[in-house]
Amino acid sequence: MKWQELNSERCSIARALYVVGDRWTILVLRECYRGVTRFDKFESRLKIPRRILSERLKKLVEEGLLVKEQYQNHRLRFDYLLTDKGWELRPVLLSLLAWGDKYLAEGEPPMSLRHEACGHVTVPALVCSACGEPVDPREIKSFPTHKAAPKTEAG
Amino acid sequence: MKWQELNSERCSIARALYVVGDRWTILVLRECYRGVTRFDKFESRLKIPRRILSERLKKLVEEGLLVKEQYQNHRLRFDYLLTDKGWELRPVLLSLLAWGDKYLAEGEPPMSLRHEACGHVTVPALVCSACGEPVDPREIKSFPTHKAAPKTEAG
DNA sequence: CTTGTAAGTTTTAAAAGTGAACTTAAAAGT
DNA sequence: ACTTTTAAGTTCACTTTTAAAACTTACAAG
Repeated sequence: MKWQELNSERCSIARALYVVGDRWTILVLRECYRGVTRFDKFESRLKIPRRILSERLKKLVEEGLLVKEQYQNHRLRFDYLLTDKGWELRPVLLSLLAWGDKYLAEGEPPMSLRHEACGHVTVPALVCSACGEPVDPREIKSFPTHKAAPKTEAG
Repeated sequence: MKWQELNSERCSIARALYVVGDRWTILVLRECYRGVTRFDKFESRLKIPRRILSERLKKLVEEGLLVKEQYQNHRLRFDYLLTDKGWELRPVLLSLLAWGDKYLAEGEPPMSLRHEACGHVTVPALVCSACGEPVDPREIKSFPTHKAAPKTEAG
């Protein structure tokens, strides 16, 4: 399977991977969430080859996660700004962070999160939209949308 | 930056990407969550090159997300089974699924999720561990763990 | 003793990534 | 007026990774 083909799969995970399924793209988004908006800042913080950075930013703009805005109209300088679509991918990174903090960090994780709305340090976690209870990953079953009787199929 | 180096970064996102930061690994995990446990099943469902599958399974075992168990002791046949560490990565895939369903699906998503604990169809979402409210991705700020005064730094 | 199946490994070609040097365009220094 | 600097890329030569197909090993059944 070629990577182009991912984009035409039915599964939303496969389609999402077509857009953000490589490491550099995720790291670029991480920097976006940290407030980075400019080419040279991405470059110096990530030590990413310029060609790769250029490609990834272009793709993120094409896919609508970022918009490119000239911020001084007499100079060729640009801001890459998150759209709603870009912001809404953040739960993926937050989940990845929580997992990494739990299983991969040596000692205490270097960064903590605060929920600005309530002012407290937070570790966001998934809850069920129906019952509001925390989700145990073993207790989620996926099934074809239009068939009442689910097998052991997938999300 | 080489990919090996990701593993020695402080950031848990970078470290997590070292383990699961490529598309095939995510797709292999997707199949695990769907109940797939055997080499040939992964192969036929994903149309993944055998060498890549072999490598990815090996890495997932090394990193402790899967365990390899011989299930007939007189034949060389194996089950790849999720560990807790593997199961707990599922929120990442569930978040990716939710995002893909919202922004990339054509019409209705092909798969739905049910929360076995409550019996209802569900779209898991992040809530704040402190206040219990749904998390707006723009309202999470990250800051260095041991410094009281956070800048615009990052999760 | 040939065929089938599970779980790989090897091989070769194509694609993607890397690092350094080059480009463009305007602005600021001397 | 010229040189340097900064931002944002692009181009080029080289290395690594991936893809698709063929080959291997181990055992079992017919």
